[in-house]
Amino acid sequence: MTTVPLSGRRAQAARNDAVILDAAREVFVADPAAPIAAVAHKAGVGISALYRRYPSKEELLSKLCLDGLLIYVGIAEEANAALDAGADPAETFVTFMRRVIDADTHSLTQKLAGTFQPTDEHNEAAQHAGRLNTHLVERLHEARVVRPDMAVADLGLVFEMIAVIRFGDDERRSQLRHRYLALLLAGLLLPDAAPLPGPAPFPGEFAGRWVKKD
Amino acid sequence: MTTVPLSGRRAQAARNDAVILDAAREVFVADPAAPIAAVAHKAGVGISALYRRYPSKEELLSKLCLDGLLIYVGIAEEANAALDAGADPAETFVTFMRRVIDADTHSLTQKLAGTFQPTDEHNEAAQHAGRLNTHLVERLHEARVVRPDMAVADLGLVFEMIAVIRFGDDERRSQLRHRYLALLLAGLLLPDAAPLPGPAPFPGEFAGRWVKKD
DNA sequence: TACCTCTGGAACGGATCGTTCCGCTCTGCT
DNA sequence: AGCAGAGCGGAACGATCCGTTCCAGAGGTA
Repeated sequence: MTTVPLSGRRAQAARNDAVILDAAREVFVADPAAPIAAVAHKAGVGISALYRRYPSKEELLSKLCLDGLLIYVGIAEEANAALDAGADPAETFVTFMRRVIDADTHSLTQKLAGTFQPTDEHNEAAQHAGRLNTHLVERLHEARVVRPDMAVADLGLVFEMIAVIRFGDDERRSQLRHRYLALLLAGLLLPDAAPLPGPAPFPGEFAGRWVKKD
Repeated sequence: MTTVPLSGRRAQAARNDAVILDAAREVFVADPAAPIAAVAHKAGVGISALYRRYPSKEELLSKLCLDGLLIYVGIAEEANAALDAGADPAETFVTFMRRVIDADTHSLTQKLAGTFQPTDEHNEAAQHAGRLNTHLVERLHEARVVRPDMAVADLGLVFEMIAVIRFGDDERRSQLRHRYLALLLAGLLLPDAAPLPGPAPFPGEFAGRWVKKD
């Protein structure tokens, strides 16, 4: 357990840890069914370098998904903290949404869900995220900045709708996602709007996604 | 070439034509990469019944996609015709969007794009659809019912975002899709809205989707 | 009856992909 | 210097999946 900068072989190995995770994130976000060899190729390493770190593809996917979940939780916690500290609700909400879009956490969670057996860690993180979402939306309703019929589960659907935009290079994709986020927010930030049609999605309605399919 | 009702074997075969197409649509909309055996199973027929009608999987996908394109063209033509006949622009637009969502044509076109080699028929239909979209959006701008920066290509993105909703049974899915269509329309039908961020998508920006990947 | 269309589904062959394994390199220690 | 072993690249393996072909039989039709 040394904290001094490693050199030589060890340093390379330590760097590979990050390189591999980044490559895996990029590859699996683009195509959740991608072969593991594609990750190795993108990372510029051999397959052994992957299997040295993760005992199986499923473990790698599991870690990636958990990371995404935790990133989301972090962003949601900050938003809730800001609201509790008296920040402007509408502005905080918009910032929250933008940060989630930028972090692209939904490509790491909902798109990867079903490709691995969820662990307790996943379930706990997901439940925590749910509580944070509920708290956030309650605050927004109290502050009357969003349409009265906005439901907690609308958040997830909005993120998912935006995550479907997957064109061009990173910058263009980001531009387009923020464009449609703005469009959706224009529809959401209407405290006096007439109700949307149909029952809102209820929490857990989409939980089926987490069950591994095979 | 008889037009009288067929009976016996022939009738069964004729019925199978429709059964197979319906099953194929359902299966491939749910999963564009589904095996052809799944279509046969869903249709309640053997694999031979499929190959008797379509020389390959690709031909079947091609036909399905063309069907979707033509359905879309039909709906768009009706909307344009209604506008030309003096119908209320906003109402016509909303009806148009609802009908496209209900027909689920985007699951048949954008989701199937890339799984087959497009033919001239596809290209012509797609170009025709593009012209209809352009005409429609121009009318909406003339009538000042939509936000000034709404672009033609926004239509496709909206349909795609909504098509990502794929939960529960048919009825629930339809409810949710109309819910989010209403949300997006609330953001779209704002003639005086401030511009959305980022350059709007331009026509053809997503054309890469049609090239077959292998 | 003889033929022929249509069918179900087994079998085939190719492709894909997760995982294992082997031999090599290079480091850090003695 | 020399060695032990961590780390690695990538070929090879085995399993699975899937599009397509093929054949035997069922049932109309003439």
